[in-house]
Amino acid sequence: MSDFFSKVYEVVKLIPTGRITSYGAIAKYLGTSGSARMVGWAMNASHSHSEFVPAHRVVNRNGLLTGKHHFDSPEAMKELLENEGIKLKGDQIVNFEAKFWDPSKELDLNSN
DNA sequence: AAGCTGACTATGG
DNA sequence: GCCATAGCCAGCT
Repeated sequence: MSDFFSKVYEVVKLIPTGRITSYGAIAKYLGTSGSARMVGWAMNASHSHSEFVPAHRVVNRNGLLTGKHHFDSPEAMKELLENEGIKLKGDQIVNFEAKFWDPSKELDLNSN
């Protein structure tokens, strides 16, 4: 198991309920900024992870649910987010910046 | 082995 | 503001 994938899963699972983050933020936190694609790829491979990964809390920098298509159904991601208090405008998160959760700010690699 | 693809992002026209 | 291009890197054909 690549450490990168495991770290991505750990970070994603640490995302608080009702908050969301972007692929780029996770990539940056892991020190692979610019490789946001790898974060998305990790989500795609999340099925390989033992535990559930709340990939629905991870959207692109625009707050768009670009990955919804990879869920059980496109509406599943929206419902999951709305269930957590996330308001959606179509496929875009409302007040995205306010609900944005930046791991590089909220978390500390030296702590815990 | 080489080329394509992808749940991204930044930059430029 | 939308379309095109480039960088990114692992997996698939």
